[in-house]
Amino acid sequence: MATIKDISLRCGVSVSTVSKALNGYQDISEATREMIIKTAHEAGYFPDANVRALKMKKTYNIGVLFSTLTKHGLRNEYFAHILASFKEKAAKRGYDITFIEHNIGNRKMTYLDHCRLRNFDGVFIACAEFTEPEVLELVNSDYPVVTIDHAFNEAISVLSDNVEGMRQLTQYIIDQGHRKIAYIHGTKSSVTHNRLVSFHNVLKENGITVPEEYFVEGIYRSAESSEELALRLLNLPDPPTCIIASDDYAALGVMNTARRMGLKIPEDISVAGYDGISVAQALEPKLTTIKQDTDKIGSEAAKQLINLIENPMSTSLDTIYLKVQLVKGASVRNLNKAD
Amino acid sequence: MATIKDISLRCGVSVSTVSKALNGYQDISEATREMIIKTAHEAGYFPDANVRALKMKKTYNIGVLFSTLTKHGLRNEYFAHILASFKEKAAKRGYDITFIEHNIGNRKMTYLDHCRLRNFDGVFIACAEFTEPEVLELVNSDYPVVTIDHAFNEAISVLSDNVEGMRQLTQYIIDQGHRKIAYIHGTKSSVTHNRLVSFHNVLKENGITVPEEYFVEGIYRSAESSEELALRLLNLPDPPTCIIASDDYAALGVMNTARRMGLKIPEDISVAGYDGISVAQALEPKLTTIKQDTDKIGSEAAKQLINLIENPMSTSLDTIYLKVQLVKGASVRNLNKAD
DNA sequence: CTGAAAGCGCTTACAG
DNA sequence: CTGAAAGCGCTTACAG
Repeated sequence: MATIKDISLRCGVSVSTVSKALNGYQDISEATREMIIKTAHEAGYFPDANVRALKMKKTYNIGVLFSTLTKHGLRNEYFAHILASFKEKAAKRGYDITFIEHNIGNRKMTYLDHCRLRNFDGVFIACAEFTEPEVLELVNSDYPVVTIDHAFNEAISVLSDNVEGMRQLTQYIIDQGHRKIAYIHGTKSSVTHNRLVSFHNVLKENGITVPEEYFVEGIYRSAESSEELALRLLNLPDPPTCIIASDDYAALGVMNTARRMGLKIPEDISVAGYDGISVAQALEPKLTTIKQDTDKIGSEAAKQLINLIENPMSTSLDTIYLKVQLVKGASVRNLNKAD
Repeated sequence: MATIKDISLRCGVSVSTVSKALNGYQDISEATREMIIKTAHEAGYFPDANVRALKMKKTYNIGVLFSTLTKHGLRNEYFAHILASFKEKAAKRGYDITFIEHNIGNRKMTYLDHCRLRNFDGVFIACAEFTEPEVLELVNSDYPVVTIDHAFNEAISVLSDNVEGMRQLTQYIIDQGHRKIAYIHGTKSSVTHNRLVSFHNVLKENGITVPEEYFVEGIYRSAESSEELALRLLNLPDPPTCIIASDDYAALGVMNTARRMGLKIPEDISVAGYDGISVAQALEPKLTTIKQDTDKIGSEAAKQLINLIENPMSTSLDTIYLKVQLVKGASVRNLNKAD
């Protein structure tokens, strides 16, 4: 690799002059600047950002925490899409992104250690176990932090409006004439909690009570888990007319069970999901679901984090709720129409 | 952030001693070492890898090219899974990964420029337009390079055995008694070419000829595109009994069209895909497809790249073919049985 | 066993 | 307009 010194020797000027010419300082003659830029280009020279960071105290590199838990991480469409849009926005603003790892090679280290190792300007916690001590350590550190799907006091949080999403979905299903609505919700988390509360509230507002057995806990993203739970629900003496699954993958499981039992969707049983993954819209019938705006979540997270990095004093640690969109699809039957 | 100097002051020793103690040199007394390690730990000190790289000529950072073309990049399950497994393997071997971008902020740069900027130890081209000059520039550079799904002379390539995969799939379909087999293949690329050739060969070996109209070019990963093409195929005077789609998403499109036409799968029309994405296995009927081993592709790519980085002289620039697996599913009807 | 010194590639206040 | 010098945080050959 060519260095600044190589260029200075080739041009017969000092390294200071090369540095200044390349960085657009004004006190360099036009002729010198041109020669230096030309030479640098020919030599394929590009200043080393890591070294530069040593003086500048800024790496222009963001650490992204993306732990690969079961059914999570990059293998999950929801998170992968968020990362894609985060990455694009960050690049536009001049930042690279590097994954934060737990242990790297033989060296044991915490997430925070890894951030110190790489000297990130900020941290994006995209996907993690929020109760883990290491995650908390990171959130409570000096690093600017933005999280997804979970609100902390010490960080900016970007998340879908789950209360509103669940409200829209539930109200839509009720409006279609359903009264016996079951909910296979995900494992406990603040997201799950908010959706459950919202579901409850909408039922209450509409004067609907559903039996306890209609609430069952499944596993996010697991079609197998929801297949089994759906079987139980559909075999109840008084089965629901509609099943809301924790997410679209889980909804697929519900559909499979229904079909295996000889039930048609939505004629015999209605199904709804959550997330709005692309493949659910390629299905027949199209899945009724709530689409989370992954593009917006990712780009908003990047925007907020970079603002926090560049203007810490004028960026408040808010929780930002993003709009969701009801996708009506065709998997929920309209019971009001006689057909 | 604490620096090595802070630790040396706190401990009353020189920075040299701190450095050596922390790096496990043997010529440091046990007592000194312990005190230094303890102090460093208390101060939350972690050496800056970027600075260290300045002396060591090694960043332990791998650049990953993942350009977001249509239906590609992180939003594509196939590539996202490969990246996930690459990332895990790299971390195990002690390497971080950072995305290579085209332009970063306002600065225009080539992929190669970006690599120089970050001083990567090596480059993983996971997903890119292989004919782009910038990609070629990178492949022909001094950097150790590993690619996926495309073979270069100047780099290591890791890819599924497409000839073998297409052979297994086609032969299976023929064994089920099909003779009228259509193929909606993807746009031209070496991968597409190899699959097409293999399809042809297997037909020939089995003494089967299919009409020209059975070969149509679609768009990888596009359900919309294949929906339209399937409609055309199924409306032919002599329609196929089985349609092979370029990939699983495309197969979904074929299924949708068939159902819309009132055809049952596989009773009235058989469908097969390629890739083995997770959601295709949650469908009913389960899709007949070729599963590409994304975990293996990612980890093998990481392994090869790191070997090339660490032992350039004993790692040859081979093309590595990985086994694929026929997933029989239930979307291809057995025409031999009268049922 | 410990430390002073040189150096990695860059930036920038300062002197000329 | 140009350059010598100091310094960013670290490593390591060398001297003691």
